[in-house]
Amino acid sequence: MNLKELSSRLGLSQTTVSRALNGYPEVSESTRKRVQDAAVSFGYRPNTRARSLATGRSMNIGHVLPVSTRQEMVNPIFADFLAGASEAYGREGYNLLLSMVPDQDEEKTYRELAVSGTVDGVIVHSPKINDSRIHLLNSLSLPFVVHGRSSEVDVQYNWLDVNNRGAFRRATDFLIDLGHKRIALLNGKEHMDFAMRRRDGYLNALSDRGLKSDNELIRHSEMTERFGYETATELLARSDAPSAFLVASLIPAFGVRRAVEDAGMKVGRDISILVFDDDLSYFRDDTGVPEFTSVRSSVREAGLLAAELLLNVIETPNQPPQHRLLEASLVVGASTGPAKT
Amino acid sequence: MNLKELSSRLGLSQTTVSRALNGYPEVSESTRKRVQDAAVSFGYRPNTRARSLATGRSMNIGHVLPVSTRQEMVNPIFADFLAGASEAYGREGYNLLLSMVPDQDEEKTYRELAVSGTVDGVIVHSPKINDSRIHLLNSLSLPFVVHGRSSEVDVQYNWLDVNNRGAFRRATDFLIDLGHKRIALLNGKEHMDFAMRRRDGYLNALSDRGLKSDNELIRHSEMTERFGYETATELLARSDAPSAFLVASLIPAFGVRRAVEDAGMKVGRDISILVFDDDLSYFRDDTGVPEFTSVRSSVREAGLLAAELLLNVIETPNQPPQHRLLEASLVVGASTGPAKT
DNA sequence: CGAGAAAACCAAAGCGCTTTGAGAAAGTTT
DNA sequence: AAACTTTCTCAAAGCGCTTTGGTTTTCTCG
Repeated sequence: MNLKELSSRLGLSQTTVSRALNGYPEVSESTRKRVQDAAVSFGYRPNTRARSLATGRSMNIGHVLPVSTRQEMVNPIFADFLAGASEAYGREGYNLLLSMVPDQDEEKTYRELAVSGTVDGVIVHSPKINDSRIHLLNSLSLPFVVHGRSSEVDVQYNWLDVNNRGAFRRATDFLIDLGHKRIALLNGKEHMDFAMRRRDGYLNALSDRGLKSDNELIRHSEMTERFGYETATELLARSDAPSAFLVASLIPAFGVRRAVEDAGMKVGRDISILVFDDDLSYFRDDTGVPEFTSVRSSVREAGLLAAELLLNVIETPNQPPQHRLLEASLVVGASTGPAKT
Repeated sequence: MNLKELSSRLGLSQTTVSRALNGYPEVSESTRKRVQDAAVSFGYRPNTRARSLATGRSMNIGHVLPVSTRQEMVNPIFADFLAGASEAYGREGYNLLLSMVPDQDEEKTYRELAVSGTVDGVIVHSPKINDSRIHLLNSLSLPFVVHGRSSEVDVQYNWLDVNNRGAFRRATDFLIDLGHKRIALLNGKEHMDFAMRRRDGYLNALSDRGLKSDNELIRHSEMTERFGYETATELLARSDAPSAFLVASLIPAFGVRRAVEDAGMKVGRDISILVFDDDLSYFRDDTGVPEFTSVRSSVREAGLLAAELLLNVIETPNQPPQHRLLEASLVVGASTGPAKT
């Protein structure tokens, strides 16, 4: 059933039927009703391809996720982020177009999506310091919102981020208040912008409180369970082992916990762990005292808000760049305690 | 830059340029070369919307993921599955269209995707026993491949599945061989087809070896960390506590481990844990002895194969239904040991 | 060299919508 | 009742491709 057929059955022109269904005012309420009822009863849905050719809008939003080539790794936080974004798109009639590509193909993918008109906008994930994608997308004039920020970029752009620096400063302060002096930081990959901000927050807190930082205690990696386990195992074996771990994600924190227990110690008593918690649904524990003390910010919520921001940018162009900074909350759980003296 | 402009610059008709770029034989190799070079230098890419209107194919594949409404939960295994599928689509020029919708909206979503021609096919995720989507998609005549199977459905359909029954039978056998007699099963939700098959494998192994099953030891839930923790905590407190846990996913296994350790016991010595491991990239540990003994099958690989199967179904219609059964491998790790007598 | 076959190219239709620019019908004012 | 608005409806153009059904050019061979 297409427009032509539907309108001939109704004895109306395609124009009128189209307008009736799309809510234009030039059609009487009585015929609108008639048209709508007929559309429902015949199960008519406008053909997406024809519609978007006519309107010039694809009604697709692109998400290009980097997949580490060697390891074929894909960060599970994306699942929750996409769930949030998808909710926003669904409400507004947009679809989510997902491309998971090896890092080195990213630029090509963005270029193709833009030039072929496959998407009306994109969300930029995992920005690096001075990320080249921002200039690229500007030059392609494809609307975009960055999830995170990119330092050292000399142009304005739309972004939504968590206050990573603030969160890690608070987290570090909290551990220092408990008497910890040697605090390990298990951070994301070094060239990631968020990792840099987190490290800054951590370093600032240390220096403000008169503590020396130790580069040996700062580690950067993909946020895997194994990274947490191996790093903590190594650090705990040292004579100058840290008494607390500040971990950038729940997943490596599981590894740290495993290492602590393997070493015959108890989390929260012998060793403190404080994590940045993206509030992933499958790891959530909202009953009683949480296992881990954390600075927490829902990545699903971030996805929802970033998507809404992008749709807003698309639908009302020529606005000044939009920003949104989310604050993380510090939630005390069972994994932290006073440093042993 | 569109076709019209490109062809006028070349002094050729749109027909010839289109054919040159799409590899049709009716054009001389010399002009083909000339056209291709011009396309590259002008950065020409055919407009996706116009192309798919003309061809009648959207070149999109839909993935409709259910999101539990109340908890807004999204299973992280989807991230790896989608990474695999996306790889296949990228190779063949398809795009992945992702919809994450509350369970009750699923049917509506499929119907819309089909009728509006937004996708050329779909992958059906998380099939239930006697899943209504199979009949629905057949009646919409939208090509699809089910990841998993749906028992009690009386028609043929394309599917790709892991041998869940076999895997859980082997896993249970393995634990019985170690002397375990009370084995808890932490399984997926009861109406899920895969959960039923896994339970069957487990029950068959028990009865074949002359062991009684105990319904108290069989639990069904969403595969969260918390489910593992709470269930194991409760079961371990009993006088007739199990000595082994068979857990349907790595994530609740983390919870079980936590419960075991909270109870002052040691995994692999006091309590055995055997998991079904989807080989998620962020939890992978391929160095040395794995933490958990597991039956393992890569969900990323499943995504890749399911996508390839679907593209094959789309491109050569009227084939008999295609099936593919993957075997899981039993990998011995550190979490299992002989039952204490 | 000329006729027929093969190779290379083209004009125009069509995919199914939205939207422009107009016309007919109904309602309102003088 | 005529003139003017307002409301409702429509025919046709256009979105940018692919593809059908030619036509023109080049090649082959008696």
